Amino acid sequence: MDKSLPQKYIDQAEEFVSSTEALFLPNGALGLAELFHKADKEKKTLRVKLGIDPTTSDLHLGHTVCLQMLKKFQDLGHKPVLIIGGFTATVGDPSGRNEARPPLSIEEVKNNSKTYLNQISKILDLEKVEILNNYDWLNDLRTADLIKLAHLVTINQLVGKEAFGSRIENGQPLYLHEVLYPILQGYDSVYIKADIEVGGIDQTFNVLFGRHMQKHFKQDEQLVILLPLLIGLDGTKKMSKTFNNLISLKDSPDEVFGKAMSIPDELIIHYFKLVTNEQIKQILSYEEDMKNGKNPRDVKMVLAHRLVKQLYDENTAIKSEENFIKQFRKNEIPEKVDEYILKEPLKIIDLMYLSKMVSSKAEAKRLIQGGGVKLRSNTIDNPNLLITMGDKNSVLQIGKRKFVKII
RNA sequence: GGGCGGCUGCCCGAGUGGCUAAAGGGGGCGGACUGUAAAUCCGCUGACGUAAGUCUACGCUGGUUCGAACCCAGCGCCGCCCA
Repeated sequence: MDKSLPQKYIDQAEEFVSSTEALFLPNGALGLAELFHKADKEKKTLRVKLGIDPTTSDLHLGHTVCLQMLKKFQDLGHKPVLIIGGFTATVGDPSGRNEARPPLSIEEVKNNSKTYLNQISKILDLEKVEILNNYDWLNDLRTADLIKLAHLVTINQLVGKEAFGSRIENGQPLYLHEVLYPILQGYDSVYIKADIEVGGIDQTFNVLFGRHMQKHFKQDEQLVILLPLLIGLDGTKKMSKTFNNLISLKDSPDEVFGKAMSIPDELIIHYFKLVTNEQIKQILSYEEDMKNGKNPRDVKMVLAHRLVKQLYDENTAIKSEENFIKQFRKNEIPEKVDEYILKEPLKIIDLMYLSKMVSSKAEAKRLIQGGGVKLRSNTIDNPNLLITMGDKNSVLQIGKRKFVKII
């Protein structure tokens, strides 16, 4: 170990490593400590790169894992550099995929980028973030230059990648453009002179490749921080839209709180580490508490509270917590529920359908037959029950969490 | 270009002329129990209709048949083998 490295930097780096489950390459915490030391000595701020391909219109908690990491750096006074993959998204990142990702149009990218930044501002102070679009430099890359850069990768390396290798083995198509992707992403690191790049573990190859490219361009190689993928609400698969196991950044405070409460106990610490900026000391004490018999539910309440606070604010978090206790522990009807204006007497299944609580009348009927529908807290068993004007101001409940007030 | 095999509901997968809205599993939803946890148990899982029933659905198009997911032909996509 470098004896001249002050303990302060080591401690700082340790906090990063232990509180996030992240992988730091090369040299783990020590590598980061050295970088901190160097930055201080040279009085420069570290440029911390995160590339985002705006492939969907809304973000979920899984996307915030890397953002939280950037925030930690931002809080220390370093510079997050956000790269919107305006160009790369139109290529399609093949990482972690067993089939080619459909490329996006420029239009889609533009629209998505807007909503992304909006949502990212919930986590990061955008005033202190450098935001770039790789369209601006990649679009002008000349063919000759690209070919030259292609000298830096071998097909052998790429085939070593899990997804590529298995696709070749299974005879599934692997397109040339997918192979080019890492070059583009690596070139971004060169272009912005990144000191650090943050990415998901599924980005390992791409992110490490950035180091390779920087070396070629005689730059200092970026430190690489690889974060685990956030497990979704179901406790098994990674959080993603396709598995419908996510907390969206657009979810209402009550939804965020409720969904957080529904995660399996085993995920509590995982969530604390990945999507809150809680100190490691605190996290470990939660873990200890649970081992000593504390009801995991109560720790989960703290987590849920934290998440709402991060995405909204403290007062909103307090309110959500109260609402949650009322609704689920005391079985009260929430204060704010959707309303449906009753203009004429309707059969209950029609009402459920028209108020969009269910997607078909058949579904409404099934729910009633299954005993999942209540009117004024009484279970309904007749799908043809007529709701009349006299039922105004009553609340109709479906399952545990869907309510509509008839007005 | 040739030979063979596949394509079924959200996913996997059985079905090879009527008993098939299509077995079984997974997932999802609802209920019981709980802590909106896990485990367990029960029910539901195409749409419309009070119902009888009607419509839509087994890659696509057309045909045979009283009747087709199932048989025939053409097309498309995927796989395997040969050139």
